Amino acid sequence: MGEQTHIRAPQQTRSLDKKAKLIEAAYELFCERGYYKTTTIEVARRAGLAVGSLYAYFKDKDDLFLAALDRYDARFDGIRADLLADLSSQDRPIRESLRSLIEKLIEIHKETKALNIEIRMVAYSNPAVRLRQDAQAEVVRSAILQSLRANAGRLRDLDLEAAAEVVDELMGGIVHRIAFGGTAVEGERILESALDALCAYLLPS
Amino acid sequence: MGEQTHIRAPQQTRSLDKKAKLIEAAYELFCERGYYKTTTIEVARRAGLAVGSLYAYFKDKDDLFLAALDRYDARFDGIRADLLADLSSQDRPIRESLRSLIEKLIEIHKETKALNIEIRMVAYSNPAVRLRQDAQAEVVRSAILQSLRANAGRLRDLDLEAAAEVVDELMGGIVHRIAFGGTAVEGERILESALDALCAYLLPS
Amino acid sequence: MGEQTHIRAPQQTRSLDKKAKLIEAAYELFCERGYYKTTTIEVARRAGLAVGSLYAYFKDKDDLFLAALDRYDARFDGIRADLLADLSSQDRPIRESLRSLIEKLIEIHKETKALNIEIRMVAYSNPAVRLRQDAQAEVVRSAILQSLRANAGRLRDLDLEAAAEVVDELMGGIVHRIAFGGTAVEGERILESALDALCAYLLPS
Amino acid sequence: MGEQTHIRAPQQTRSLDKKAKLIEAAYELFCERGYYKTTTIEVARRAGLAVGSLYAYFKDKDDLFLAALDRYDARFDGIRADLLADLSSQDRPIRESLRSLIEKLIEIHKETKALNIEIRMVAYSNPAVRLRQDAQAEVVRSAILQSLRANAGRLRDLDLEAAAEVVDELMGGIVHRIAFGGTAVEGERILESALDALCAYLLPS
DNA sequence: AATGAATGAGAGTTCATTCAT
DNA sequence: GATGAATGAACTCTCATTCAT
Repeated sequence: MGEQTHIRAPQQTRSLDKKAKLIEAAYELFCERGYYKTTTIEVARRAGLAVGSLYAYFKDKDDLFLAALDRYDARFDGIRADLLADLSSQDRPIRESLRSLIEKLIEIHKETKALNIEIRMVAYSNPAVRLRQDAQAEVVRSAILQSLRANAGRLRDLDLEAAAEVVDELMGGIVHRIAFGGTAVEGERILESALDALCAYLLPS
Repeated sequence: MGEQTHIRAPQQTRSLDKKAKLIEAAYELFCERGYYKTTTIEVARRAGLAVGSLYAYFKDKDDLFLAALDRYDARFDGIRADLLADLSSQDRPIRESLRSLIEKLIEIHKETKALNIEIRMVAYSNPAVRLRQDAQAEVVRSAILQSLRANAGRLRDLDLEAAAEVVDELMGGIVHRIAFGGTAVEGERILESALDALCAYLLPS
Repeated sequence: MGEQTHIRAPQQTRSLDKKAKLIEAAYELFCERGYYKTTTIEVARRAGLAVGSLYAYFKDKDDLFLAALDRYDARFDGIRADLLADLSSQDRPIRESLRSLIEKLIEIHKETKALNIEIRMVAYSNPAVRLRQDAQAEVVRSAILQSLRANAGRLRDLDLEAAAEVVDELMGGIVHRIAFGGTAVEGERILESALDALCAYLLPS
Repeated sequence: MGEQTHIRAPQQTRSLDKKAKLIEAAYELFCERGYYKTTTIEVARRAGLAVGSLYAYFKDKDDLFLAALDRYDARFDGIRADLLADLSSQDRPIRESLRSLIEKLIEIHKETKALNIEIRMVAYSNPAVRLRQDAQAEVVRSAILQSLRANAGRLRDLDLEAAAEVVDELMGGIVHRIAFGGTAVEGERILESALDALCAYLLPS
């Protein structure tokens, strides 16, 4: 009955600030400790607010998590645009374009630590998160596919749709691996090898 | 660590049975629901024991999780041996060896569902789990490296250590992707493309 | 009690309006949902004011509840006057007077739903509410007693004070029962029987 | 999912004791303070247990409340049987039977204090409680109706079903009034008058 | 050795009340 | 005067872990 506990719709600068601060705090904590080890009180405290306020902006903890995910994804939007522009401009070798793309992704990834894991984790038991995540993955996939199509002339003859999956996986995985850095081999060598693999696969021999 | 809590080192058949049952139950539940959504009581119940007994065999929930991980990894040991044998025997094309390896991995992966996610998740906040996980990853990596070295003659000239990382990542990622199946493209096409990529990368053109 | 919190004593028309609006809103919500399921924010919102303003007019939620009770009781004042006038005018049979009284009470009762229950509920844990409620009950009782005395000539020889209690209870109970309507028997039949009982009791055989 | 949090089904004496203690504690506290002012922790503490144990026996607070209601109603079952036996035995004047019935009811009522109010209160917002309460009311109503029918020969010519409602209401109300005792007039006088009213209504003049 | 009832810290969430603007 | 964002104590409920039997 009393469900319509008003979720503050921030229209004033002040509120926006607070909501942003909460998202930022949540984002950080989810990254540092993961979903289950982050408490709503901690998030509020880090944002400089009381728990009650958190619930003025977010329906519940999941809602807050979703907001943190949005913030996370937003970071990639610009990058994707760059990717397309970069690859499409024929005047730069594909390998160079890929290299700078991956380097940017690694940079972001390093900041997001646990969140990358948490996303998959929480997605597992929360349908809303899962939906959102699938949608986001689709966005990435199709951006890659679009790039491949735009460059079809310069590439081998490939099953482009399947290739987009392979490229996505290889790039994403390598980024994760280098950013998290648990490897015996230095990142630079891995990056170089990954680029070799991508080029060997994509470009005509 | 050296506390007085008696963790039973099962030497009799009976005890061994029970411990194994607990691990099996834990493994199943962690796979089905994930770490945080599995309760110790459920594990004990599924194993046909009382909670108290669980704590006779495992120090705490994390310890049980570690055991479930071991059981998980054990499944791969045989596979790795096969891989080596298979790749080393020069009479079969590398592409075919890789294909059947990946297919086996997908099969296992499908059964373990949540566990794959949980592992990374829990590893994040539990140092023991993380250590174990790193060690396990190292085992896989070096098995792959060993395979590459064994086949060096048939391969391009590569930075083998870095290549092992790339191959590990690409194979692991593709397995996950196909097993979890959230993709628009059918698994078979992805698998084919991944093999293309691997061969283009590894084999001389 | 004698604290420094300013409770506005509304002397200007504006303030009176607002206070009245708040009482009205509170009254409605308490009737709809009950005391504990009504929040002060909802009351303020329905009154078209901010929560803060509510606390300018009422010390706390209980104080607001008390005001809603007053408003509730006020509805009966006119009725009581009518009752007296009606019963005192010897030219109408007592049974008819009682019937129309009860019918009016039922009408009011139907509108107040939850409040009737809440009153007793809150009275239980709040001394101020309890006091007020006792006082109000006393008013009703003495109005009935007055009526009985005014009609003593037409009635049996009774312990009038005790009879007032019995009449009060029977009337109040029947009103509640018919208004809330959870009975198997239609209201009209119950009303008729209740009048039978009242007349058999009060009037000389 | 993890919903089947086992509600202990007490089959052993021990468990029965604990569950009974919890119900007793809940019953007392709900009577003393009402539903909303009673916390689950208090109930557990009074029963000599920890909160967690309460939730081993009861699904939630409402479930506990329902159990307290059952315990409350159980007290009346014996009484109803007596009533019927007593009224049916033609060798005792109806007035005397009614008097002793009401006296017994008052006795019980005095012990249950707030619960009587809470029942209606909680019933208001909880469908399960409401259903239960309606059913219970129906039991009482039909017991009274049965008594009336059994005594039809000794009574006036009445609409028996409606009369059952009136008798139920008058008796119940008077019991409440005398038990709670907020009246100016002594209980004995009210009881006497109520009996007068009942007899005048039911018995042939 | 095994049991499972009992524990209680700790999590998410609500809402009466305050107070800076 | 009025506002409504902010507060935080308090509540319900969960679950890893213990320990008497």
